[in-house]
Amino acid sequence: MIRKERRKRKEGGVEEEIDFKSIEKKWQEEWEKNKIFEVKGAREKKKYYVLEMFPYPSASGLHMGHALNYTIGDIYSRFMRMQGFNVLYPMGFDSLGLPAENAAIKAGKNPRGYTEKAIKNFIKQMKELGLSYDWSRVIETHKPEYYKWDQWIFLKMYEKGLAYRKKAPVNYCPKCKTVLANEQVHNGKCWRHKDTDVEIRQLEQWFLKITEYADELYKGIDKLKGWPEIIKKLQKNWIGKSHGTEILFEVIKPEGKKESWKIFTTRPDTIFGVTFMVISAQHPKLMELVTKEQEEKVKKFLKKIKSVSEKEMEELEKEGVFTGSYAINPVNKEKIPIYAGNFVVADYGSGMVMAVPAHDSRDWEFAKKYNLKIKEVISGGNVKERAFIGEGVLINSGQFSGMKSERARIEISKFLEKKKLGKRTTEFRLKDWLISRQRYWGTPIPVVYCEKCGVVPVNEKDLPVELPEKVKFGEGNPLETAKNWVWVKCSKCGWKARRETDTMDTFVNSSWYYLRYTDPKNNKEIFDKKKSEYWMPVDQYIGGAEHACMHLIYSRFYYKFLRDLGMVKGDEPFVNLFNQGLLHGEDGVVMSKSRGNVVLPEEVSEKYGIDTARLFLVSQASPDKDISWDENGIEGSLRFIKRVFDFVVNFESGKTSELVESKLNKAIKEITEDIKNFRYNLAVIKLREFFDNIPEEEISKKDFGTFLKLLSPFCPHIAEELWHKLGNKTFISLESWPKDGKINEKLLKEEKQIERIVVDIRNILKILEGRGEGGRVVKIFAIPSEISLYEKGKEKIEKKTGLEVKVLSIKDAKKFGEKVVKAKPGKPGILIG
RNA sequence: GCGAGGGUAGCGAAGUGGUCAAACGCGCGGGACUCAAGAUCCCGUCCCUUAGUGGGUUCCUAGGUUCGAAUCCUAGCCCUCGCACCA
Repeated sequence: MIRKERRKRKEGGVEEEIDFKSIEKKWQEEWEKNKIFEVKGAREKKKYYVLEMFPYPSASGLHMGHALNYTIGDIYSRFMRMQGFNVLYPMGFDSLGLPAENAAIKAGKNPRGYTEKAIKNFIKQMKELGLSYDWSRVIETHKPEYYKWDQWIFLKMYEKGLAYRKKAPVNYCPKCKTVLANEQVHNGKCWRHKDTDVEIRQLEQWFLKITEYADELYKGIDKLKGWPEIIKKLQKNWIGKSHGTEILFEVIKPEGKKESWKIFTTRPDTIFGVTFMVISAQHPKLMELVTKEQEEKVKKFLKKIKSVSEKEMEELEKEGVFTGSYAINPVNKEKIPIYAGNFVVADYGSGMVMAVPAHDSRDWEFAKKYNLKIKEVISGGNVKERAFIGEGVLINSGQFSGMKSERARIEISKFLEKKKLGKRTTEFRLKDWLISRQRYWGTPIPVVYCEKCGVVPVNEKDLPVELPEKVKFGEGNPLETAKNWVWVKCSKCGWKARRETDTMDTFVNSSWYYLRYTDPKNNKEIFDKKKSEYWMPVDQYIGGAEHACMHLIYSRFYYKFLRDLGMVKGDEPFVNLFNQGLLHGEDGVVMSKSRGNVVLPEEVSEKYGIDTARLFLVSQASPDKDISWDENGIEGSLRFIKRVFDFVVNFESGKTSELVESKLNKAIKEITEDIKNFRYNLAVIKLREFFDNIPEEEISKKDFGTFLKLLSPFCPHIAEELWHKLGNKTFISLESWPKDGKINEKLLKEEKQIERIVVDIRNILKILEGRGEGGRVVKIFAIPSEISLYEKGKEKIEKKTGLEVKVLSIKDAKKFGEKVVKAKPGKPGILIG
């Protein structure tokens, strides 16, 4: 019945074009008008919190790459919503930061106006993508109502001694004119200016003591069951925990003064093999160790290593120079020379290492170069050829000689502990978080410097410390140019005080924003505890892998801090993490404005409809893989959508057969699992597979509606439109997700068998055609038990092959005397004539 | 160097012990429709052979385990990403 209808239309030859634009607009307006995506903390419903990493709102707007990111989360949210969860799916903007400031300076404008315009544009574009955000919960980090709470957290950290100031060698980017965090330095270059070397400067800076949580952050990684293994590995590497022993070495300084240095080593078993010490060339106390005789040489050396460019740094040879000072090995009282070296990291351990050239390849290299003693203390290698870093038996090690190295590590540590010459410790690669930025467009650090009282934190009731509007951009820190803002009265003594003019790193803003979504408009407190307890933790976090180390560690740190403050429950903010792949342009390179290969959603939407684009983006590959934009590919998605649309336009409700019902139930079952596990690509295939079967069968309105529900997370506008075309009055977006029912496997198997015979018949026909022969009738000789099966499928076979079908028993085949008619179970004999 | 991931038909991409010559999409070829093109629909798409069959060679390379491997193990090659002298 349906087939006939379709054929008739084809004869008419008029294809109705789908007006994507007005369909999209219509439903976006309906959704908004009816506030269907706004959520309340309904306790009777189970909550589910889906979150995408919020974007920095750039003026250039969204491109297809962003569309992919958000579509992945939107599909998930829509799916979970239909599954009956109370879904929190918010969006906001990480709107403070260098790019806005730089762009605004370029345009000669204040970053605020610039940023707010960009946000407006972002929201418009996001709405056009059909994303089902709760727009009543938008947060913008540049608003004082938001960053007030950044400042509040800072004050709490200050109270607890977790925010502190210290002079430290810092990374300074001459282009950004600001200090960078370690994480923002990539291979010695600025993360934003890949061609700019980062300089080292000594400044007073604010730090957050993330290292206080280093061990917990490290240990907690294993409990993150819903996180990708790769991210967990990256974090572990980043935090870099290593066990070892801190050994006290006596250092004899030039004037003969003695000083105790804690030297960290993971190999205390090699202590008897120490033949020299190396202090980092960047160490602030280096010059204290340099004797007059060596001063010139050391200075020359420092100058030299400063001038090497980053490229050379990579294959840099170990270099150093003698400082003139000595240290005393605590176990055998040997006097050992201290060198300054370029391969020692200043802020790891104490910035000085004990060198055991026989058993460490770096030390070995250095010793060879400067002709230093190599003393073998663990047997098993050939230390004249290379360092032996493996395990073995100790030699030349006093009372420890003859002991196995693994055991010696413990015994020597114990020995040192007993003599109070050392202790076993754990070192972390993770360093405290430097948050000071000499920039305007960030959260002001809420402290003042009083001439009498020194550092005075701003009172909580005086928050927020708002960014002044009137500043001059140019060299250095713009906030210093706002004189009226800078000079205030000290809240303690009333004397003249100067505000801190540094602002906070933007990663501060993104370290807790997920909590603010739970209560975005609260102006009394950072968030209502009850509300955050209902929604937290984030059940599904979605974002790029590039944030593995910075944002995702900082957020975990903040969450733990707030927990210790009694603000939140639980130890981790994000239960499940999904890393989506990147979209590449047609040139195969990651889509980006600077590359110039962007595809704009507006343009795609105009041409194909946004649902088509959404469908295409997730059907290319598993969403965690990178994919490429492909005009041909999206045509394929368009074809599918057109077919579905077409089908509904000409829809005539029929009776769903048991076979179709089985297929539908199977589709429901599989698609549900696929979406749940982010296998969107496979879900789409199953949608297509099911739909491709319908035109040959009848289906009821209700059951076709079920198909539309399955389609709706991917193509929400089209699904909504067709749902209504079928006569439904509700929003499909709020319908409940279909439950799978009975699947008659036998029927499905039988159908496969029919399909197989159709292929067989076609093959024969083709061969016959090649010979110039043909036939109108096909005789199927089945084994007795299968006769009824083919009898049932007769009509279908006739339709598909265009031949008249006669089903006979194989026992009758002999009458035809043909050797071609052999029959096996599942493979009846065939005779075409 | 270390760590992680990966190499599947012309391309993209599923599949991770038998049901695999291997889903699906794109591309390509053929057919229907059309005056024609496009769109649409149907069929095909590793090679040879054939009345639906049978055979051969495949899932980076080379070995191995197994009754049986794209799937497991070993070695090697290549690609991508992360860390990069952390003592």
